[in-house]
Amino acid sequence: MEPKYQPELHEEKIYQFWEKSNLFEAKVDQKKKPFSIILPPPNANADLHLGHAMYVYEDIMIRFHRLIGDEVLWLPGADHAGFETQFVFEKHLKKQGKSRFDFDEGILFKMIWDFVQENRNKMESQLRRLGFALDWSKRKFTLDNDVVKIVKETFKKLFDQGLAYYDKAIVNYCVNCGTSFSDLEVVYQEKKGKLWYILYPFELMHPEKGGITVATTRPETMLGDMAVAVHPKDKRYKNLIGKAVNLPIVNCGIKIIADEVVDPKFGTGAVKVTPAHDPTDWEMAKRHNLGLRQVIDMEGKMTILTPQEFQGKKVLEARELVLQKLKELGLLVKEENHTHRVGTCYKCGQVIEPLPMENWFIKIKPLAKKAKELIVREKIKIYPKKFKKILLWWLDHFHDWNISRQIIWGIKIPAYYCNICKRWFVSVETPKKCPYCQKNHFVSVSTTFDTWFSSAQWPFATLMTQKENSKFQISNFKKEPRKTIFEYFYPTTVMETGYDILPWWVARMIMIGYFVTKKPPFFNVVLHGLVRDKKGQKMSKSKGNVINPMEMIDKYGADALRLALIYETTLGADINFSEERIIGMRNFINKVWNIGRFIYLNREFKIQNSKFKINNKMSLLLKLEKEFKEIKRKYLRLMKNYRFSPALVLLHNFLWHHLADFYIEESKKLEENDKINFFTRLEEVYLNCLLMLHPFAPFVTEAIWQVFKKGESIYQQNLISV
RNA sequence: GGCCGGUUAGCUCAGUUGGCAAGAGCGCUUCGUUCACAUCGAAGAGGUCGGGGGUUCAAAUCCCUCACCGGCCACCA
Repeated sequence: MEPKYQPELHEEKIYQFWEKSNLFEAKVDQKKKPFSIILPPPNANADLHLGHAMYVYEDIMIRFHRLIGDEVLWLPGADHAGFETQFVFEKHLKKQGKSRFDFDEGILFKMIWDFVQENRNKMESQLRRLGFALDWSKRKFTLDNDVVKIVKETFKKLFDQGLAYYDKAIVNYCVNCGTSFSDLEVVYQEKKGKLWYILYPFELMHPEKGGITVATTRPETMLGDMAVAVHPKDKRYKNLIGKAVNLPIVNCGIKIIADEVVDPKFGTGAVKVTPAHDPTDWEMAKRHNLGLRQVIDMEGKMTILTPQEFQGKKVLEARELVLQKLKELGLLVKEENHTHRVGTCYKCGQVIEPLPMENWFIKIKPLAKKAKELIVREKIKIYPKKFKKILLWWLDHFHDWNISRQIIWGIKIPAYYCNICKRWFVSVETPKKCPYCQKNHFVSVSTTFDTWFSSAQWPFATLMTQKENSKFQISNFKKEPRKTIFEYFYPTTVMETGYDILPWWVARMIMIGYFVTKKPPFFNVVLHGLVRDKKGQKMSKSKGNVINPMEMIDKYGADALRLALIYETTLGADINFSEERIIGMRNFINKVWNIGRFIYLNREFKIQNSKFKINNKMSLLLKLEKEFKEIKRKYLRLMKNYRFSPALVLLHNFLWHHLADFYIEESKKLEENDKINFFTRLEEVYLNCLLMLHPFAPFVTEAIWQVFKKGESIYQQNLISV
């Protein structure tokens, strides 16, 4: 053993050894308890970042459960990450002075495919460098044919039960990215703006005869107004309800209506109603049969339904023009400063334009109801528990889920519209005829699924699509039912991921997972926090505070990085990360190595002096025995409750400050016979500590174990039986 | 406006059934080390555990309240 632990000499070799020996390959074994985790599939469009290194939590669980004798499965995969990837790829194109419009769809798809394959391989080798005990024989990709088929089948099932529907509605549309989004992709930002008060007169030529004044932050949308609304109990306007006013510039009459959603305290208490460009107004228009006039198009420009001078103008230009016109007409009553929240695209930051559009939606209410039951009745447990409340809140507040994306990278929505029957049908395979009229006059849609629609199916889709042959290990008791990988490992034991994707992913997996399999997709949800920089700021390229996990591994080894992410942290809380933390853990790992080295050197000495009296009652030995027993008991309890950080602190403290600083120092003072005696037991205690540490620091513990046990792997050991 | 966190040593943070004399990492001071490890050891400085009130034999830990910081969410145009 070298005097210093040098991770670069061991890590790659060890991982190759694990992988070559198929140690991570899970099998069906009826005699054992299954323990399964599906790795949240990283996006196959970029390198791993520190957030991905947090999956070390999963590796700890997997290796720990392997250690206590469970049959473990940790299944890796990659996400095609639809819109995200297309966005990244377009940036690449832009650097080359090109855009997506320079290629036809098929070629573009193929280009992105190749780009993703390359990234995927890179990403997977990075997962290996982190030491993750993933079963590579079962790896899946969200665009694997068999997965795609399942995704489409799920959609068909939703459609058949009336839970997927096609509808024209106001959706969040980014005119820059050219696609619609679900509510979750909209980021609201505080912006300083103006609130304009506009008079809608009774008589166009005689504003002095009065009218009704409305307040708005978006005057340009008045061109699409269909009514003015007031609160039904508002005394100021009660006698005006039902009367008509003139819509300036457009020069037409619109009605004053009464609706509960109007807040009498805001502005003038009268609100302009623009059904085509505001979701609240859209709903109001439905209630009052108002109809709509779309004045903004998909490119963010004014449509031909506006007066000619506005047509083709961008929204902000149109706004200025409208204000100018109103001023000329003497109808702009006043303007005041106003801070309000504006919806922006989570990716490009552009203001989201609410537009009426036809999209596919998932009806959430019935799905959410079932999901809630699973959580409330603790069929699914959430760790840490504060997220239970948050998850339930979400399940109560989801709107219907817009799953259409107007992009090419993804799974095509397998929906077809029959021009004869005038209705939609869904077909998993490419259809030859309409199922209703048996003719072939139908068209398909060119939109793809929201990538989360496929991720929502990941736990069951990955397991259902496993090749079953030769993976069985039939138990000795032949009467046991023969089970498939899916039956054996589903529902999975744990879903571990960052709390930031709770509504995007976790909630949807529960809803869709239960819908398809009638079982929860997992029994436990464990949520980790975000990795921030030393000062608690978000890591970002622009701030230059990003720590690259691979660089850290090069410098200090994977074990040090892993421990630094766990040591003295709180599950579910963000962690402030720094290189210093890794250095501290690198030192600890070297300490562990050197304790081993010391024991190993003394072992030679022991063998040379093999004649010694047995003395098991030495006080130092008894003290050690007692303390170790206590440590092991605490460790097991903590690990079973997902309390990994305290378990690691416990081991750290015991190994360094008790075993090394106290017991080893004391042992040096012993007489020779006692010394030999003591070291015999000390070695056993130490090896047990290595086992307990192994889930956290797999490489160094394996390296030492192989020295002590002449090439045997620590991964296959059983903690209880040692 | 709703909800959820946080406030403990100079810095970053642990401290879950309330109880041994308040901890760790990094930093700092002094000393030591041919004999496993300087990626080391020994000793030490440094904290009114945000303020106030309450429950208790006992509270950093439970309850109430206030202050400050942070996060997530919401159709007030």
